[in-house]
Amino acid sequence: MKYIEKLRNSGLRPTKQRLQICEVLFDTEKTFHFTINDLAKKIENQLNNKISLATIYNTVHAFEKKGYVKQIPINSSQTYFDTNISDHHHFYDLNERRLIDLENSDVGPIKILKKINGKKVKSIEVLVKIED
Amino acid sequence: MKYIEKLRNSGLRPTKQRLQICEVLFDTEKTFHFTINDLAKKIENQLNNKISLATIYNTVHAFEKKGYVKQIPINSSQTYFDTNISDHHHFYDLNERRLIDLENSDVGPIKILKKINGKKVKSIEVLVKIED
DNA sequence: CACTTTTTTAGAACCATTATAAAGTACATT
DNA sequence: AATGTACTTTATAATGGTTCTAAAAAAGTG
Repeated sequence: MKYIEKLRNSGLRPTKQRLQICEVLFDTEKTFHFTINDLAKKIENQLNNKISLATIYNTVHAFEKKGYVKQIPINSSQTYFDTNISDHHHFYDLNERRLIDLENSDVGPIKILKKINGKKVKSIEVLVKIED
Repeated sequence: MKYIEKLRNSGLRPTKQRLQICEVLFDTEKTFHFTINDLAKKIENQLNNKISLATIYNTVHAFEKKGYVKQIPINSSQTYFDTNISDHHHFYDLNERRLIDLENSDVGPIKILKKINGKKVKSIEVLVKIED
């Protein structure tokens, strides 16, 4: 299994549940956006298997801490995650309530001219809201 | 009262509660960021008066719809609003969990090169996460 | 004033997320 | 393989921000 090492290297024991979540998240051609609920459903359908919600929350948060998924900053009742961990941005379609990737190369270079004393920039995220 | 007209013009009856919320939100030198709870506390302290939480929610959402306050897109358990409705951005200090305004002039021009068919851009918001 | 519509309100309901604590699993050591 | 320990999973309860409800109050209209 290709994910066993990945998990071990990050100090996470390769449990059955974590490996299955890896499969669902990373064994895909394309990256995607998801909420915890989306993921839970996907696991049930795709693996014909149920993993406790608490475990899914724990695992996704562990993966986020390790940088395997990213949280998308957006106001919504649910938290959105992204399996695309490259430096990129998002469109948010207000009508269809849908996120669309916006690659870094599709956004001109962003220069932050203001500096905050003693702080360093960790990330720059752009959200472009669109509508009909 | 200077807010009576403002409210009437937007089809909102100028009730005592709405006028008081206007005072707290807009009778200040500087703009500020707030959560509903922040605002509720501020009303109690500043006006020595209690307005029902439901009313505060209703009013802030009504004001948002009218464009008098803006929601700040950020992942947090509470929704953040901004009385600064100018086109601008934010730093988010991860250590102190605090928002700091980032004026448009402090960010280089942003060009979105990708277009989505039949959709127009409503807003472009940048969130710069900073840490120690 | 009489009447209609909007607004406020306290409290209940909702629901995403987090906490709990008991049972299960991984793994190093022997 | 057996043992011990730390980590993980799980069902369920708890939490807490937000929304709903329906009755009372206030605003606007003629």
